[in-house]
Parts: sequence; structure tokens; C-alpha cells
Amino acid sequence: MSELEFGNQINNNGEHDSQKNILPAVTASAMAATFKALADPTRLRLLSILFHGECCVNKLADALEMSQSAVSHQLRILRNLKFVSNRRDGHLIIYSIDDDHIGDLFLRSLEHSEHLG
Amino acid sequence: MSELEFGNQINNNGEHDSQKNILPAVTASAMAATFKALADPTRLRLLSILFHGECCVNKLADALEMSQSAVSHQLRILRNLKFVSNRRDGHLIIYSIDDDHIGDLFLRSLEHSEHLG
DNA sequence: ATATAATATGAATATCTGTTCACTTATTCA
DNA sequence: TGAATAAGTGAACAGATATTCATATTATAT
Repeated sequence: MSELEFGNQINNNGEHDSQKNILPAVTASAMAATFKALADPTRLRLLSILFHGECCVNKLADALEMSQSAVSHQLRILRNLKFVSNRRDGHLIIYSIDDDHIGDLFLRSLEHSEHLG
Repeated sequence: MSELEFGNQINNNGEHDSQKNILPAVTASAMAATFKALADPTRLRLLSILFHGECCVNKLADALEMSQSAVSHQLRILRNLKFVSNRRDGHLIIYSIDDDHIGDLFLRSLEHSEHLG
């Protein structure tokens, strides 16, 4: 990771600062938002179901034995971060995975939690 | 991700359930803990510094313009999740990255946040 | 139109999280 | 030993988060 670059930066004195190369606060917040969306067991379990194929809200709620409302609230968070998308079919709303990065993030996290033991 | 497996499961009726293959709640919580540790701008910025090499607590606090206490609290969280380790050198405690997965997680999250725009 | 089914949403609440403050611990050096 | 420096920690507090409850929205079927 030593080649990591977050874009050029100007330090407090207005001088170019290539030494520290600290992740800018704005970028850090954006990344934190991404991790926050994945930092909940319910949302991870929802995603684990959707990895196997699209699914409507009621089925998701049944599968997790949670209220429809709770699941709907959580799906909104995944939607806002563009991890999932939905489409209407009759009076069902059908959710599916809609992101390239999430699979990798998911697997790395699984590896790490196994690594912790 | 369709080949994703979380280990065999037994459903409510005691029957084998290979259809849903939902991420078990315990595993989901472990993964969530991993993501939680990364779901904060301060901790991500600390890691971004450590990617460039080891660093003591005071320098980290200076770099982020935060109190030593706040940084110390956050370092403990990264330490508990084994993302960083530390060693003593005189009266300095020197922190460094101590994980294989974190670099990937970091970069994927960066990609995703850029993808969101 | 009306009733029903599926989903979304706002308010409320209990829990969790990040920082500050005051203090303690650990190490070095005079 | 005693002062100084670096880092860790518990309590407290403000702000964020997950669920519940009640209600609103949207589409289907009669």
C-alpha cells in the first residue's frame, strides 16, 4: 500500500505536502459512509440473500424473521449507497444486488472475521 | 457471487436448508464488527497515514489536528480488530498496519465512494 | 369505487458511538 | 527520587442508529 495516493494536497502553510499524504477528510467521510452501510448484521444478511438472486421485501423479511418495516428501512440505506436497486413487478418491489465492489468487500470482510477467529 | 457459501445450515424445522443459504447471524455480526471499525473518518485517516509507514501517537494526533486522547481511543478500536499493532520505543508507542485484508477493503471502499460521485 | 396486499415513511425510543475532560500508568532523564 | 513526556482509560455527554408503531402510498382485483 506504500504507493497509495489520495490526490495532491496543500498543507496549512500553503506549501505542497507530499510527505504525509493524509486521506482528505471529505474522502474519508465518503468511505466511512460506504463502510457504515455494511456495518450492520441485518444489512449483511439481506445482501447475502440477494447474492443468490433477486427477492421481494416480504420474502426478505420472512427469511430474516424481521418486521417488514425494519427490512424496508434497512433496504433504503443499501439503496442510498447504491449497493442494491429495485424494480416493481405488480405490487411487489423486487430488490437485487447492483454493485461491482460489494462482492469483494463482502468476501474480504468474511476473510478478516475468520482471521480474527 | 452465486457460488457464495456460508457453511451448511439447519432451518427451523430441523431440515437441511441449502436453498436460502442466509449468512448466519453470528457471522454477520463478526463481519459487521469489521466494517464498523472502518466506518469512521478519523480511523480511516489514521490508517491512511500508517499505510505510508509506522508512526507514534503524538504524530498521528498532530497530523489529524486532534487530541491525543481521541486518537488513542480510536487506535484501540483498530487494535482490537487487529488492523494495527504497536510496539514501544522508549516512551513512544509506535503503531503500524498489521493486516493483509485492510488494504483491499480500503481500496474497494475508495473505488466505491468515487463510483457514487 | 372499494377492499386488499405490498411496501415506504415519519415519529418515538432505546441503544450505541466519538469526543472531551480528568486522571492514571509507564518510561526517560536529571 | 522527582520532574517531565507519551500514551492509555473511565465517566460523561451529545449525536447517530436500529427497531417499533402507526400511517401513507401504490397497485391489483372484485
